[in-house]
This record gives sequence, structure tokens and C-alpha cells, in this order.
Amino acid sequence: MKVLIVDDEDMIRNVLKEYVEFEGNEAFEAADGMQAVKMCKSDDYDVILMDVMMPRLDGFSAVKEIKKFKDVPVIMLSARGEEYDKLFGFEIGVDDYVTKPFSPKEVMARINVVAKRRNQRDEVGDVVTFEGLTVDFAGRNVYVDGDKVDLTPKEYEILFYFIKNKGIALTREKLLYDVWGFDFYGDDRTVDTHIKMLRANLKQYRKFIVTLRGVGYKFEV
Amino acid sequence: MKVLIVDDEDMIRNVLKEYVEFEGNEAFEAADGMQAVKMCKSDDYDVILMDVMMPRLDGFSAVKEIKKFKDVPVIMLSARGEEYDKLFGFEIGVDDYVTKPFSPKEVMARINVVAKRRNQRDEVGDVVTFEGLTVDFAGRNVYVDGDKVDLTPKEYEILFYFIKNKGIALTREKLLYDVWGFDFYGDDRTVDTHIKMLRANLKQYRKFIVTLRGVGYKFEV
DNA sequence: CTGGACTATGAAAAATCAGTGAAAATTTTT
DNA sequence: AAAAATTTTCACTGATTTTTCATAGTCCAG
Repeated sequence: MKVLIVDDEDMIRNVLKEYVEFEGNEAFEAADGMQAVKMCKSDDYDVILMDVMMPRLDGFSAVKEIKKFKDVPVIMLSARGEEYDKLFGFEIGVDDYVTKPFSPKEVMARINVVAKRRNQRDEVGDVVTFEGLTVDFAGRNVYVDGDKVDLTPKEYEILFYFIKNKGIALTREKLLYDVWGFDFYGDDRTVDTHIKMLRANLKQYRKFIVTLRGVGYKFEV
Repeated sequence: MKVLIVDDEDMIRNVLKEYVEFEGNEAFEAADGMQAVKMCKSDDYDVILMDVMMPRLDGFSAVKEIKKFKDVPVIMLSARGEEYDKLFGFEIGVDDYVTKPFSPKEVMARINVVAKRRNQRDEVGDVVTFEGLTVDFAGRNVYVDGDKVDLTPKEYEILFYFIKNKGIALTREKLLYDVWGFDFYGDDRTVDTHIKMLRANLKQYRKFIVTLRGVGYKFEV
């Protein structure tokens, strides 16, 4: 897990970094809000530990900025224990608070809670990419070299099923049973026709759909 | 200020009511979550004090229900002080927590903090704009190229839900469950009709509402 | 290198689904 | 209590999608 530590005091950064790395996570550092925003633009982090009081750009403003373009969990490090700060924090999307002085153990516990929560939220994993083929499961979008392609429901379902079972040989019977449903009593060749259309839509990435003669198909990168 | 007190214990309700009224606010009572949801549907409150453990519909579920159609500050009255509950609470939009046993004075202090914050927020008003479509969540106003359009409550709720979940494929079932409520047992096609009317009202920006054949709809910019 | 088995493809028929309008039911306002 | 507004149901239609099927093409064992 990649953790971004944002604090202007070197000592605090070092202590946190040590603990973060001790638990087997990667630690990255920023000395102020401005730097943190910049780093978030170019890289993805799993959690941000953000101090409130910092020169140049304070923690609250930095979080506000970052949340504009990225949905990343934030734990605030606050010197003040005031109710107002807390409320304002939650409003702008802060996930948790730790009040200074804090025990590093406490901070780590919260990181883990936030991380676990995060994992629950994006169950499936929202976007997958194979070379120039991108599938956004949440939005049901498919892109070929960045261009959106329109798939019919069945085509999308087959692609979805293929990706879920990538690298696995799938018989026509299995495809019909799992994608069409147990109550489909039609022709086997129906699969072929849909594969044909899916391949046409995937353009050059049709190569991922491999024909297994005498068996069926498989999706392989 | 109108305060809704939700607790199944008469004694607790009475104590809280006394304090709320002593400070010059109006107090309203509900004995369980179900009743609270109902009351929120017909009336507006400035703050809700909500117990977690209640018969029929618990506090968390009630808050979830209420937040679907109204953005009202909620303070939870919790017997347990567990971290997990707290995190879950903040996730569904709880503003603050008071752990039992509480001093009424403490509760009143928090009501005032939450209320103050509310007033500040109203000034700003969160507004989102997609090209010429502007939605002012605080004021529940929608503008198309600057002209205000009158949406019916359902239309507004659907738009609100769409924007909260923009880019995400939403099935008719999910829409019915989340916008209409868990207790709606009507026809799927009802969604279509409301989408039709919402689209008509959004004029050219109907394009943001994308039909996903065989699935449902999604809001996409 | 050839025949049979299997797959790819195109076209047409069948089935499905969303958009729509109108009317009924319900809720809210007057 | 009546009127107005909103919500819901529902049937119909046109468009899209799915399925079938015939033909063409491909692969591989013998």
C-alpha cells in the first residue's frame, strides 16, 4: 500500500514513515499541501496522512484540491482537537482524524481501518486494461485505443465473462449456461455469431479472443 | 430551530425535549426509525437526534433512508463507542456522535455546532455545473442555460441520485431501491416514465442521461 | 493433399426492449 | 371538498438486438 505523508516537520514525517514501512507499506513524503497536490496529480496513493497546519497550502485546502480530481482516503493529523475543525474536515471528505500528540500505533490502526473500508467499496475493481483495450465495469464502457465502442448487452456480457475468466478455456455449453442462463435451449452456433460481432467491435484486439477448435473459446492476453 | 428526537425510550426523549425547548427550540418526537422517516418526508427539521438501537427500523437504516431524499444534519446517540460504528456512521452522512450516557448539555452544544455549520453552508450552497446544466443542491434548483426549470420532487431526486453516481451504470432495480425506497413494489416501467419527463425538462442536456439497453440508465458527461 | 469436421460470416426472421402517450391512482394544494 | 399536480400503470410501436440458418472458409488427420 502506498501512503503519502504530508507534514512540514521532518521529525514527524520520519517517525510516521518508519512505522508505515515497518508494516510493509510504501511511504512517500510531502512537506506542504502544495507539494502534496502536485504529487497526487502524478501518482496514485492508497491513503494520505495530512497535517492541518502547514506553510504555503494548509491541510484542509490541500484535501479540497485533491478531492477535486481524485477520490483517495485522507486521515488528518490535527494539533487542535476542536469540534469545528473536525466537522469541517468530514465535510470536505476527510475519512478520519488523529489528534496530536498521537501514538504511531494509533495512526497505523486507522490507516488499516480506512484501507479495509476502501477495499470493500470497490469490490470488483472498476477498470481493467489489456494493451489498448479498456473496460470500465462501473460505467459499462469499453474503449479501443481510447475510442469508445458501443457493445450490445450480450456482447458486453460475454466480454465481461471472458475477462472474469481470462486464460480459461470455455466451452460453448458453459458460455451458454453462464452468460445466457440455465434456461436457454437454443442453438450452439448462437455463440459463434455473438463472438463474431464482439470481435468486430474489438477491432485489432479481437486477437484476445482465441478459438479453441472442438471446444469453444478463451480470452487470453 | 426544529429538532427531531428519535428514541424508543420515553424518558430519554423527555429529557432531551426539555433541554431543546429550554434553549428556545422546537422539539418533535419519534419512537422509532420508521416513524422518523415518515415524519421527515412530510416535514423539515434542522437537526435530528437519532438513537442507534431501536425497534422496527434502527438508527443507521433510518438515516440512510432519510438522506436519500433530504440533506439534514444528524447527531447519533450511541450506546456503543466502537470505532466501526463511527466510521460507518460518517459514511452514511452522520454529522456527529454522542455516546450514552450523555449530559444533555453536551448534546445541546453539539446541536449548536451542527446548526452553525449548516448556516455557513447555506451561504455557499454546493452547486455543480455540466456545460449549461446547473444544479444547486442547497436550493434544490436546476437551471438549463441559466433558465430555472421546475422539476417535480421525483424528477429532482432522480437527477440528484444520477449526479451522485455519475458515470456509473444503474439498473432500474437499483434506481427503484435507492430513489423510491426499499419498500417500493411497483412496475419497472415507472422509471422509464420519470426518465422521459426528466429528459424533457433537461432539454438539450437530456444527452447526459444515457440509456443502457438491457440494464437501465447512467448519467454521463 | 484431400475429405470431413468444425468455425466464420452474412442475411433474414424472431424476440426483446425502451420511448411514448394517455388514463388511472394517488398525493398535495387550494 | 374540489382542483391541481404528481406519480404510476400499461399498452402499443418502432428500433435494436438476438437467434437461426445456409453458405463459405479453414483446419487437420490420414
